[in-house]
Order: sequence, then C-alpha cells, then structure tokens
Amino acid sequence: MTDTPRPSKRNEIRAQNETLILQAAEKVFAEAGFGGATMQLIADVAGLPKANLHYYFATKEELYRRVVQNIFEIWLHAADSMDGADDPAEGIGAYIEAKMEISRRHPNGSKVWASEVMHGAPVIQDYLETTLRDWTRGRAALIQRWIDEGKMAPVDPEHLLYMLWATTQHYADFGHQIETLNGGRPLDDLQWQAAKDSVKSMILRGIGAA
Amino acid sequence: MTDTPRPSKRNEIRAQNETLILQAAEKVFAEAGFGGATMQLIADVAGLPKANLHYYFATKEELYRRVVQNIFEIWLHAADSMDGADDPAEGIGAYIEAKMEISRRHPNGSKVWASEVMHGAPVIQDYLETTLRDWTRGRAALIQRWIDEGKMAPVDPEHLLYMLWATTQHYADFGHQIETLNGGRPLDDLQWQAAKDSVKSMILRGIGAA
DNA sequence: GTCTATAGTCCGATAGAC
DNA sequence: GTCTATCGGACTATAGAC
Repeated sequence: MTDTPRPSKRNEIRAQNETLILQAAEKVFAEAGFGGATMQLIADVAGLPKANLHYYFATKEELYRRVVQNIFEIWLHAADSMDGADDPAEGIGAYIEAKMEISRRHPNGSKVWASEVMHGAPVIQDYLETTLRDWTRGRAALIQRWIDEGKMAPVDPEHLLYMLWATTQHYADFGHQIETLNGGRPLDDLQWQAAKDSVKSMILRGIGAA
Repeated sequence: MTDTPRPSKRNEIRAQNETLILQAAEKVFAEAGFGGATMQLIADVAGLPKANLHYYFATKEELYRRVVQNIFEIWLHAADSMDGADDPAEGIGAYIEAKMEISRRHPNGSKVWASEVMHGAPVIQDYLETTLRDWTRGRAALIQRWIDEGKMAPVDPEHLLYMLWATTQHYADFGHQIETLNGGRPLDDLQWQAAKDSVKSMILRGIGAA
C-alpha cells in the first residue's frame, strides 16, 4: 500500500490539474456540445497532452458529468438567498439577483446544463428525480406560504419557478443572441444592471410583491 | 435542357422526400445536437437509405440549416398576432398564446434553435444580424408606443421581449425537466392551459397591462 | 505523473450499378 | 431517383517508454 490519504503533494497536483481540465472542458462543451467537443480540443485549451486528460478522467463522459454537476451545485447554493427572507420581494428579489449574477459569471456552465436537459438529461437524470425534485417542492412550499400569508398574488408556484429559471438563464444561454442584438458587443456593467432591474421589477410586479 | 420548372411529378417526389427527411432531421438534431446526430440515424428515422439523404441535401450542414430556418419562419409568423392589436393586454397576450402553442407543437424545432444560438450561431448568424434585428426593433418600437400612450408600465422593451422568448421557449427547451418534475408525465391539456394562464397573467401584471 | 504513437471504431460523403 | 459498398478522415481510448 503506497496510498497517502492525507493532503499530500500528489493530491495537490491532482486537484490542480483536475480544476484546469474542468475549466477547459466547460468552455469546449458549452461551445461545441457534447458530441461536437473533442478531447484533443479540451487538451489544447488546457495546455496539456491529450493522454493526460484520460489519466485524470477515464472517459469523455465522466469529464462531462463533472462539468454538469459543478453548475448544478452553484445553482443550489444560490437558493440560500431565498430561504433566509421572510417576504417575497426580498427573497425572490435576492434569488433573481443571484441567478443573474451566475448567468454573467458562469455562462458556459449554464449552457452545458441547458444542452444536457434539452437532450433528455442522459447523464444527470437521477439528479432531476432526486435533488432537483426535492429542491423544487421545498421552494414551492415556501412560495405557497407567502401566498397564504397574503404577501403576494396567488400565482402557481411551479410556473413562477420556471419563469425565474427561464428568464435568468436566458441571459447566459442566449447571450450570443443578446450580444448580436446589442450591436455585436457584450452587455457592459450598466446594461447588466439594467437587465437585473428589468427582470426584478417585471417579475415582482407580476406576482404582486412590488 | 431537360428541366421542368412547372410542378411536375419529379418535383412532387422531391418535395415529399424533403419534408420526410426534414421532419426526421429535426427530431434527431433536437435529441442529439448537431455533433451527436448522425446521417445514418436520420435516415433510419426517415425510413430511407443513408445515400438518399445526400441526394436531397448535399451535406449534413445544409440539412441542419434548413431545419433551423423552418422554426425561425414559424416564430416570425407568430408575431402577426402582436401587430394587429392596439393595446398590450391583447397584443402581448396573443403573442404569449401563440408562442406557447408553438412550444407545445414544435418542441424539437425550438431545441434545435436554442442549441444553434448557444453554440454561437455558426450557421444562422446572418439571420440574427438582419431579420431578427429588424424584427426586434419593430416590436420594441410598438411596445414603446404603448408605453408612451400610457397603456402599460414603462418597462425596457428589449428586456420584455427577452422575457417573452425565455418563458415561452422554456416549456419546449426544458420540457424534459418539467416532465420529470411532473412525475415523469408530459403536461396534459389542463396543465398546458394552466401554464399558458400562469405565464400570461404574471407577465401582463408585470408590465402593468392586466 | 507525463507524453508519443497507434490501435480500433465510427462517421460523412461518394462511386457506380440498377 | 434509388440503393449497396466503400473510401478517407477524425475521433476515443490505450499501450508503453520515460
């Protein structure tokens, strides 16, 4: 047995290289899709020989799975902003803010997730049926509580959640279209602020919480 | 010259086979992405030998381009419902109705479009810069007119359009996720009606037109 | 842990008979 | 216009030297 379970130098190297490869993979999977992405291109972006990828991730699919899991984790944490609040204007406003910020900072992760779901979630179906389903039920219950307390209009909680996901992720997934309609330039700081304000005001007014 | 420009039997056969192939291609491209789709699978779904596909569409990319153009045409026509109206509740309400119906009837076309845009619109970038840009400017001007006439709240017209696209197309592009959260069953007639009503009421209230 | 060379597979496209 | 057989190229994954 030559294993060293404690954080050794070997483990540090592994962690560093895994992160490097995962970042390159997220970019390439987002731009080319799973089928269009090649291990060679991911290796080039990461600045490593192709064989090293297979040393850290046995198959292309395993690498892809890790990329999808990453963005999912980030989104789950964004919900923390919603849970602490005790009225919808604050809670949903903060959730929109957090999701919009993720769309800006992690557009590639969002695209990989969208692509995975669009193709029938072949790799993360179990996540949808367990973690996401539980998450959704919990947040729908929270929204229903706000409705029962008269703090917002009696909207269908699930369709409100779909609207929140759709509108915020649109700025990542369809960022290229938005950029084209913006004269070929990405949204600048002011425009991102305007986007956040627009989404927040329209939705909060739409659910009677403005 | 042996060409027969009039609608001959030869042209009918061509039109029939092209439609058959395009329907199969839309399904396969939606489910597997451009890179993941194979000409062999499209041929199998269409019930034709693979070589016939290349007889009607020279390359995989040409076939793909036609599929993308088809859904774009359908969406453009959906805007007619918006133009005839003289107030936002009617015009935008009808547009939501039309877009939701397309998400239900043509989910695969919507997915192919989403995938194309997410990957940087390598094939239909010119459409984004010409047709879509003109379309967007025209509808933004119409919305601004309604705002100036005091018929709705002073929202940013572009971000309203993004919200309309995002929310309606979400029911097609993320249909698999919605189905999973719905207990593994697709939305039935009543649930689709509830979805339409939810989206319409939240957005119309959100822009002060309810 | 790193890298080169290559095995083995699959796909897009075409040739050519019917 | 239809179909079978196949070419040529690209890709994932691995073997094996360092």
